[in-house]
Amino acid sequence: MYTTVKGSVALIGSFRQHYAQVLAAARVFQASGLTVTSPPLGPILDSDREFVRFASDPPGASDQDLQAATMEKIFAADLVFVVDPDGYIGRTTAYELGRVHERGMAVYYAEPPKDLPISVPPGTVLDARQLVQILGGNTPGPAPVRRPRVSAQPTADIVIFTIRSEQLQVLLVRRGKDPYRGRLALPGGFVRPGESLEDTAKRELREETGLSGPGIRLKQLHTYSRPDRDPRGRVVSTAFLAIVPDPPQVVGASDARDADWVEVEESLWGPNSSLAFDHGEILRHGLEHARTLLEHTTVATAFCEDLFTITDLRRVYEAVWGCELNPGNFHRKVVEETTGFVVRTGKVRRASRGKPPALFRQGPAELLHPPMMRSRRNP
Amino acid sequence: MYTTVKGSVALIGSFRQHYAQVLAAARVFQASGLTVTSPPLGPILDSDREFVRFASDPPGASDQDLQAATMEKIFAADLVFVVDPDGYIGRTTAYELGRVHERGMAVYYAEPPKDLPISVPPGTVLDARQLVQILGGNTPGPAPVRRPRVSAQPTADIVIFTIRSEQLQVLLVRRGKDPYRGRLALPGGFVRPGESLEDTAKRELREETGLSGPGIRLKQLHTYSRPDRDPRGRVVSTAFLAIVPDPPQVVGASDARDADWVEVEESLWGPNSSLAFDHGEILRHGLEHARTLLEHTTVATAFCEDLFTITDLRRVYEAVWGCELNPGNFHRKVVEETTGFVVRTGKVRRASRGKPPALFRQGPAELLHPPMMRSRRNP
DNA sequence: AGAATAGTGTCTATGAGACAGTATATG
DNA sequence: CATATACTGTCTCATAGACACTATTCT
Repeated sequence: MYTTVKGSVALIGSFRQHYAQVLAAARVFQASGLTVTSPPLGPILDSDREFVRFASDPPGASDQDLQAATMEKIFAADLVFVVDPDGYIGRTTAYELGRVHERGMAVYYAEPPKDLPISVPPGTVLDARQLVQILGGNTPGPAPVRRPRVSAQPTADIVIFTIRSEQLQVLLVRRGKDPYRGRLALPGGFVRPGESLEDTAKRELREETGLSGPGIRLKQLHTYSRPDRDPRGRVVSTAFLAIVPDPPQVVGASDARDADWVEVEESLWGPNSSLAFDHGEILRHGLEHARTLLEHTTVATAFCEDLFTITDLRRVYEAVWGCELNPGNFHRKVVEETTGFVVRTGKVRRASRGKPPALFRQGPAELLHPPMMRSRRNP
Repeated sequence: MYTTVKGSVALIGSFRQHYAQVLAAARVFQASGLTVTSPPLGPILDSDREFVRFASDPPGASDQDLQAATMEKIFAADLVFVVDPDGYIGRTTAYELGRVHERGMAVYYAEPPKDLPISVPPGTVLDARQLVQILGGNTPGPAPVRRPRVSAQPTADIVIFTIRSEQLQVLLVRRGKDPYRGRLALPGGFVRPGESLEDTAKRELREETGLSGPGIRLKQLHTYSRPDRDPRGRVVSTAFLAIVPDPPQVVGASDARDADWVEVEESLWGPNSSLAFDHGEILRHGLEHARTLLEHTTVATAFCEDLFTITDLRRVYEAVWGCELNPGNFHRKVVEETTGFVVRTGKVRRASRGKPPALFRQGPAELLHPPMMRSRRNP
């Protein structure tokens, strides 16, 4: 009986010479419950060509296109198994191995590779059945078990909220590439060498909105890691929340893609509302988080310009919480000296009719004690 | 006259067959002011071996060690020039190309590569002199193709709190391996194929404490991604918080390593308190998070057995918050019917002296409205 | 009986919310 | 002037906290 194992595996090797061994190993993996992301395991055409084609490959595609597609399928797997009878590794396989190593994926070999000076860690040369045993976690015997690890591409996605025309809006980009081409998504991107997730989020925010500097507060929310959340492979996304004042220029076009502010409720529940990947879920979490942040911290001032009136601030709360607040009570609570929420500047704004409102600036406090309570009667 | 250019370049190709061409190209680069990071350009020994050695290579090193050192030198360059007369690319060069591509470095080719199905962007096939021209800015050249990404090993680390002898304690393990061998660390481990971070955290919790099932609430806290936080490489850790009832057996020995409950304040501030990696920081965040969780949610019941008294529950709050609470007021607030925090079972506990306390069970509520306020006077 | 713990009653200070009233601008 | 907006005063109700008091057990 086979062990049942979760996960996915890609097989690489010279399909032209060793396809029988590839198929045999693939069958062992599939019988154990593993998904084989590459090769397709169908019949081979033109087995006399250097670079083999499968019946399932699109007929017009170039070798380069097919190889790029194969690379994506390899990267989508949790680990790579190299089928190299007698240690033979061809040129294309060597190239694939280079990319896979550089990505830090787990690699196992059927035989010790010959004529390629790479380091093969102990315990990574084994046959398909032994690999399944290790993956299942029940290897009897003394063999030093190296637990398979997953490597992933970390990304930072940002929920950027602003308030425009008294509505809470979120910045979304329209994807120019597959997967999810044409769908709306949160701005974000891959972590680059030397960056922390926070650095990446800051960079993306600057690229998308032009905003940067110490005034911008970025808050880490949650990390999304479902193995199948991105069809390109293991992509682990950490979501950040940014809250920015009214009309930062939309710089979207810089990245050759559309970016635009969208009303939040509409983007979540309206028609055409389904976002790419799990970004709908991330946005919902971000909204809920922003609401509680406004209760417990002074971030609401980050939605406002440098100088703002108490009514400006109240409109922020009303937009985010989606309810009306009593102007008088709000005023009294916020202006309270002891909290450090806002500080009076002495200036007034002379614009509209009515008594000219006093202008305030952000106070020193970060946390609100006691919090602004959102009554459970106006959800 | 040569153009003068700043920067560095690595040359790759079959040194055994085409070393003359490599040297010629290198001389062009050096004459233009470029640094050549690889190869060393000295005399070759053993030119009959498949994998060539330079006179400057340490004599005892293995092929694998030399190749790893070469990789580092290639990565240190600003761009890579492939010396491939007649388009010939050997196995080792194909491997290097894979790693270099995956890193997103700029690559140029002396000839269009043959027998390797990779895409060669237009304008990247040129000789050394033309490349120098492009780098000097005299001729517009193609931009570097891809942005380098990072790949990382995701891990889940768990802050497991319990209350023993009226103290808040945390489960720590003593590391058996370098780095930080012998230091205390949070339990945790690498994500395995098919797992989400939550799956990994659940598995680690089960392995360390034997606890599992729907009663255990695991809460994701924060993701730590500083590039240098783990000397082994890019390890991105997501921290989880678990809160468990009194004396779960410590199963630490199962994993051939020590595991033990440690009083929290001592582990943070006492002697021998410095934890491995950034786990001290993670533990501090976890403690702060647990404190606010107790304010806003009903998790405190998770510290207790199935049936508990109001005094048991109060001791949980006192241990986590590190302060004393008024027994009478606490009782009244918690037992309030409307909150759904606890439900009366009708039973009483007959154990100690004094009036036998009523036994309660966890109520249906997850969130507390209004929250249990921790006064800012007893921090 | 006395000690110890559980649970309740009651008073006070504080703050949220409702709403009326005052201040000061524009048209 | 009317009107709109900003701000303040005041009343009510809910609740946190302090603390005394009652209830029920064990020794």
